[in-house]
Amino acid sequence: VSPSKGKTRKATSPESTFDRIYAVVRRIPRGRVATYGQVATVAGLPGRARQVGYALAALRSGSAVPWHRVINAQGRLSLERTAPGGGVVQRQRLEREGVAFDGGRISLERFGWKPRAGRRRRA
DNA sequence: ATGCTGACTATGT
DNA sequence: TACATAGCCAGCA
Repeated sequence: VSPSKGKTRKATSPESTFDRIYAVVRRIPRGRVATYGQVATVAGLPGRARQVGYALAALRSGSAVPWHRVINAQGRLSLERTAPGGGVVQRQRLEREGVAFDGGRISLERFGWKPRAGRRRRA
């Protein structure tokens, strides 16, 4: 929604890497969580989990991206490591959606997001 | 253009 | 379990 913003991106990609990541994170359903690596893979950026973290770090409050649904591969909140207290907010948001913390950890088996690649309609 | 830094992950010690 | 290492990309001075 910023029509007058110069686009110095690659002509090959209509959107920046970060935008692709945000698009995927936005698809994570409520009450579910995804790991950085998973988001990267779904976004078509396999092996770039780190970039996902950087993309989320670049987010600003008010964004429509459910960043709190992205956790690390250990089922923990990476945000807590960098932003003291920030992890508390993330945890509360998740618990409010029904995501349970077991020993400070989230069970990816139970709450992990299982995206469907081609999602066929009714078999 | 170069160098630093930063919400990751898998692997090895 | 904890620490170190390598791979990855974007934004800023």
